[in-house]
Amino acid sequence: MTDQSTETKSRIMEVARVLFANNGFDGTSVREIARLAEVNVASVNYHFAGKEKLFHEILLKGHADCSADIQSMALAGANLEDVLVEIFRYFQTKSHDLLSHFKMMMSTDQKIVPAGEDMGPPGGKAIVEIIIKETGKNVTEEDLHWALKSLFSHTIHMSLMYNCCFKNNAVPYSSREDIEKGIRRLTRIVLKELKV
Amino acid sequence: MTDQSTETKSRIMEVARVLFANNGFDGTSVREIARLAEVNVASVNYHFAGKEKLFHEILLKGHADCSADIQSMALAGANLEDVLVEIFRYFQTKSHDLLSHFKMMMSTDQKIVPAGEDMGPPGGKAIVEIIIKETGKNVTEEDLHWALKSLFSHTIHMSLMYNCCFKNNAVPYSSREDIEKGIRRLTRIVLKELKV
DNA sequence: GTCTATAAATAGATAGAC
DNA sequence: GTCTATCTATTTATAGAC
Repeated sequence: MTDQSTETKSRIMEVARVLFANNGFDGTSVREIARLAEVNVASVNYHFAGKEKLFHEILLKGHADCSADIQSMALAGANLEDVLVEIFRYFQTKSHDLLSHFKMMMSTDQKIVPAGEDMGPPGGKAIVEIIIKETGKNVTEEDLHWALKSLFSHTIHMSLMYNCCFKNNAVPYSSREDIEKGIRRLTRIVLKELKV
Repeated sequence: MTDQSTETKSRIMEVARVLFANNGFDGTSVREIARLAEVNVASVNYHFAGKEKLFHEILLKGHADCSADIQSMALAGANLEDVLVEIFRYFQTKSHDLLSHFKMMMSTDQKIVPAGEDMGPPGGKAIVEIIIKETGKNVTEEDLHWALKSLFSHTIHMSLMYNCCFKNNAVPYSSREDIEKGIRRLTRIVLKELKV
């Protein structure tokens, strides 16, 4: 593969990622991707085997990138509270990716999101490690799964809501500061529950 | 408006709701709606002012219906644990509506989801009433918002995940029973936190 | 109000020259 | 690998008869 080919391929992926995020799969045309990426229409079908394969490849890459980011946040963070707040802030800076990823996951179209592929909580293992570090080794696997799901679902859901319907609305106790306070408070009581 | 007209209009809405839920806005054609609703293609544009207005009307109706359903569950339920589990089960039976509604909310296309419209947690007020009933009158407004958001976000997020990517995958501790146990456990510690 | 017919635009994909 | 040109199919929307 030549340098020009690699460059063309990655430029298509970058542009398509943004367009899919904003307009969905059906709302994005290959022609628009080609126009904004400044490549020829035919090259999209040349480098990827059609529009769906392109979409799928972007989805997998997005999940892998997010997992890596969260893993390094988890390794560098001081404690679980801080890490979860940092993840919440991270999703603010990646709101388009986050929203597009969930829209893709929520697509019931199995041809686009193949069953069986790893689409679980990104960086989940690294977060579980922190929980173990903060609660001791005596927690059961069931406890760990419950804590991970409880904390991650809240963090993710608040990230999603904060970036769509609640973003421009004046909802009480839904400012960025209030959400972060809420994440911290929830983290504390979940960890406390695991210690008893 | 004649009886035939009312019938045609509601049949269009019912069919379109299912199609939008399954295939999204762009993935649904007016022709398909008309075909399945057994009405003429032109009548969709006659009864609604175009495809977008139809979509919008369905979105508002879905939120109102869901609010009413949750409100009656909240009024009839014995306690908060039971009500939240019941809401989780309710969303299993309405998975298409749930997914479509969130995909709509997560759409950044302002022409479809107008800013400023009430798209907050459906039945939120009724759930807050239960929390007050179970914790006493001394909880602050901030406490109530935190508890509502913590519990609702988990319930909703688990409902969403259980109906898409995790549905057919064998994820440990993610069966319907495990999720319900998790919701109950989280509810108990949140209520306990509000009582101290 | 409902129908047929059609306008006008756009889509994904590919063949074949270079 | 990239280009132009084009095929085939589908879309939303509307005009006009009934």
